Amino acid sequence: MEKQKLLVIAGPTASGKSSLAIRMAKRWNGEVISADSMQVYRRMDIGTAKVTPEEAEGIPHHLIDVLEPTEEWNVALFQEQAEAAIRDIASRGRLPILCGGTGFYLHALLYGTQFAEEPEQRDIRQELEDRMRTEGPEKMHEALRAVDPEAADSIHPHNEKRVIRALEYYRIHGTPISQHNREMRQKPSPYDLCFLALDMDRTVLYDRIDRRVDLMIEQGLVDEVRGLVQEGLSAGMTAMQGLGYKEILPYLEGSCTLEEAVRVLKRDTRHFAKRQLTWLRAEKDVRWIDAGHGAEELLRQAEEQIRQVYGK
RNA sequence: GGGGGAAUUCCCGAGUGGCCAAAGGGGACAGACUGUAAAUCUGCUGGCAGUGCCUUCGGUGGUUCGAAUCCACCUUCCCCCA
Repeated sequence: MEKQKLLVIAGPTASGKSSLAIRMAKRWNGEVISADSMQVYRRMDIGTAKVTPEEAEGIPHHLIDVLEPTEEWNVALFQEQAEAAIRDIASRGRLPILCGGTGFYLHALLYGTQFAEEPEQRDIRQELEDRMRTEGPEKMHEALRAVDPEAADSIHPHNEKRVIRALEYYRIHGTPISQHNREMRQKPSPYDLCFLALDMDRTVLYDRIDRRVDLMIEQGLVDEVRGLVQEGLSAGMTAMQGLGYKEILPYLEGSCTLEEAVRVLKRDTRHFAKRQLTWLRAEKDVRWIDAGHGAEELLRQAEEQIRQVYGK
């Protein structure tokens, strides 16, 4: 059976992915699936730079606004729902276009990383987090080494989240996560991929980020965050870890000025963009496109790449 | 006009005779990443080179075996008294 065609548009934040995806969808009869860990949340519109209905120009977008900000979300859920969306779009004879900047999500979907059934085991996670607090990171890292030396070697002792996850994985499955990871790595994609990634001169990108943040403030980001706080959302919740939310929160609490919050938001967003690029650079099938020369040139390059991959 | 203080590597800022290419933070750059991922974490940041050498702490001279650190003068900035 022929592999399912899948057009992927990745790249750092503010590089112009969303509008390119929409143009591609119109051009190639497609629908967009968002690969973004924050746009899934409703009422988080400005800070996550969601496309507005006007901008979407009638192109359906999947996996946006599917959750309340209080709900849990993770890669496995994303993968499951994105796969369903791909089947759905394909069944209607249209081209699925995956668009987003969450490298981890992108990879899991594109290469079919298998996430074993994992029933809710809140108590294990809780216990591990407690131990992390009482016994300290070194002790926990040693504990990991005892059951999974390979994971211990690759996870820095300071990286508490990943140490906990590796330990949790072992507790749930009885096998080392490192072994599972090794098996998952280098799997070929089950899709007929055209994996495009946008990049541009770093200073130009950073400038675009700064302008986008200023625009978010103008559009009412502060009120958006205030509204979420009034709903009962607080720092520490997954949704509140999103850029734009975690930086505005301190301002609303009165612990910094708006100017300072904006400065930090811009900085954090630049750091994020860099991490996105780092992730993408490690992806083998990426076809880079220089997005620094305007929308028309970007479109032209993207079409050229698509023709190269899929033919006419 | 008089008195006092300060100038440090991209930035802020420690350093007051050798252990200083110079703490720490920021930024920049690079990287990792498999169920919180817009999260979490790591490395690196004068140049050249194998434990070495070279250039650097406002400038110029000096003291000293040895100076970012002491002295003199100069330049700039800040504060106080006029």
